[in-house]
Amino acid sequence: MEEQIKKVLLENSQELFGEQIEEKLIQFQQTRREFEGDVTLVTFPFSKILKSKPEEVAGKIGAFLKERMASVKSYNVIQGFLNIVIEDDFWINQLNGIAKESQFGYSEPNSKSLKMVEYSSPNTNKPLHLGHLRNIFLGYSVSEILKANGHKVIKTQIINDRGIHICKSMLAWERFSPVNQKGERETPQNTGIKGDKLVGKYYVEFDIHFNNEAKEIIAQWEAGRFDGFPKEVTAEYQKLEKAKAEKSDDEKAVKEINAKIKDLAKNQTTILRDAKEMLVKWEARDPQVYLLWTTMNGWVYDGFEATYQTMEVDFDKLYYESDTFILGRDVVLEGLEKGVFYRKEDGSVWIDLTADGMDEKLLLRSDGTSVYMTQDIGTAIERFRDYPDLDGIIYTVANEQDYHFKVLFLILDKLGYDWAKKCYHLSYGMVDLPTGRMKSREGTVVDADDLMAEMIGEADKMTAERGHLEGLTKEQIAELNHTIGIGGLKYYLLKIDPKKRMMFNPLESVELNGHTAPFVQYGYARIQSLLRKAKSENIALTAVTKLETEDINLIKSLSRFRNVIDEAANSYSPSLVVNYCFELTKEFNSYYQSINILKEENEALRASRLILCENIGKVIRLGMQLLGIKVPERM
RNA sequence: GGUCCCGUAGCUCAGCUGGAUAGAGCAACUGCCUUCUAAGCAGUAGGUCUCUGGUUCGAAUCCAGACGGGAUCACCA
Repeated sequence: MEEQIKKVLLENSQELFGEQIEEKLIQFQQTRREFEGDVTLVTFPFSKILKSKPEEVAGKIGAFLKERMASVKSYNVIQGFLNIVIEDDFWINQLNGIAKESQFGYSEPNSKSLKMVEYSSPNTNKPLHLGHLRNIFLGYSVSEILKANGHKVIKTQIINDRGIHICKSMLAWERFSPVNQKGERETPQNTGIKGDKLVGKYYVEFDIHFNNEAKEIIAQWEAGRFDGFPKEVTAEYQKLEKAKAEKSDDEKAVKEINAKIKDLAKNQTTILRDAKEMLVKWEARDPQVYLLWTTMNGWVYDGFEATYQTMEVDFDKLYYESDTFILGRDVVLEGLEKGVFYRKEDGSVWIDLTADGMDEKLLLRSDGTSVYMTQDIGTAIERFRDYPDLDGIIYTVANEQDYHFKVLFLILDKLGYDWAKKCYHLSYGMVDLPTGRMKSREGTVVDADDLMAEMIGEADKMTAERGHLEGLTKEQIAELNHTIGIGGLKYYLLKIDPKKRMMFNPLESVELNGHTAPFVQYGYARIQSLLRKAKSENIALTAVTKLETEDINLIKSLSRFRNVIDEAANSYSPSLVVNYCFELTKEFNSYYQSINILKEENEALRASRLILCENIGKVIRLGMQLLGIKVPERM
């Protein structure tokens, strides 16, 4: 509608304004509820060029539109705002159009370019936690939104399956895992512990032994025993001790020095040396180490897979760091020849980004090995090779890595890859607990599996208390609780603008009233209940013929859906979809409370309203689908 | 210290391509189930949009500065 009005104004600009006006002067906004009208034109910009009062201009435009456009029913002017009222028939036609499209609001599938969305990308030494949940739900939802917007999408993740961290778990398992009567060490099979949790347990176990050993070393040093330690280390320690004594009144400085001493001691532990040795063996493909590595990673993948299934998310393509960590090296060496990078005397390779307002960044260590940045360069290039028609990668990664991605994209650009500017860092804020930031050392990490189980449990309680469960089997009830619990969690994490840091309040997150998934799901279930009854009463839902103001207001809301998807896709922001679903449902609930639908005596109106409800339900379902949230037929 | 992000009701958040009287949810208080699912609806109360300047007919929104919070600046990932 707005487009039509804009067109008419532009085409008749000479006649109306005496000159050709710029398109951007035509500004629409939603008509505020307290005024009559469907579309509002802001007329201040015109009054400026016409040098007359906004009210006069508004009146002139209003009269003109009413005369020229059949679908303009009337208009009113309030303080320079032209509120335009559209004919009911226009809206009735809109609804009939919406009803015909089973995927209303979505664009033609695969009508736009191919995008890759990366999300999750966990380490294989720790189970997934709350931070991953925000990441995963976001990445999945953005993928669905891009698809609905017409893009072809590849969901991917890079699995951080190699490095010192996984060696730590491996070593701890080999060394500290108890042996049962059959002579086996702990496995997911013989303990019943989920694979990722078991490996995580040994990562923690490593850390305990690691810290203890470091403490013992410090105790030895403090007692003045330095036999068996390299001279440099002894010297460094003594230097630090001396510095500490000098700054004994500066608490902060002492703390810093103590941390340095601890790092120094940690580097002298045999357990770390052994883990590093294991990494060297892994890189040399030592068969025994490799077997242990594949076994333990296998456990982790089984564990992650179970978690992803509970989350109802998936991936189209996996990248493993063990395959990609060597990539990028050659590219960096090429870049070195081209002069993009430079080499320091010790052999390390760097890029100088100071001209771009950034620092110098290391790309290859002096021993020739890669760092994270090098790998990311390689992986990005690999992906564009794997998918030649790829039109950009969206990296779902927390905002602590804003700088990293800024540098990555800049380097790719400097290397001459023109697709670099199509890469986007979907940066999201940290999830805080009421007690502050999650810290693994303080045991405040919220485990993903535990949290999901808790949400489902809470849904279970509420469903038993107030659900409409007549005729549902146990399995169906379990499915319903899953839908409500997981839906609630997704909704809670997605409703906030991704860019912003958010507070996760465990008590509030299991809440099922207000701005929550169950609120929306309940609205949907109510609609389905109406439709079931209509069906059992054999009411034919053929076409929309007659509607009243209250109904038409809802059609206006429905017709916004396509724009919401566009905006959400352009800004990679599922929260826009969440808020839309909430507002639509709220509007429906209010309508439902005050209007007769099934009980409406006028048959044409009753059928029209049922079709309206059916389509509200459809849009709620399609909207929630973009968030990865299911809707129940009854609850 | 440099760079980046954030600051809106008691709490959690919308609104930010400048436009009408700044909105929701939670918490508090009042009503509404013999009537289509009360996980709901209607209402009351709650604001110096951190502060100070600037641009503008018009600023929560744009610009500058201050204050407060966070992130980041590793031969870690």
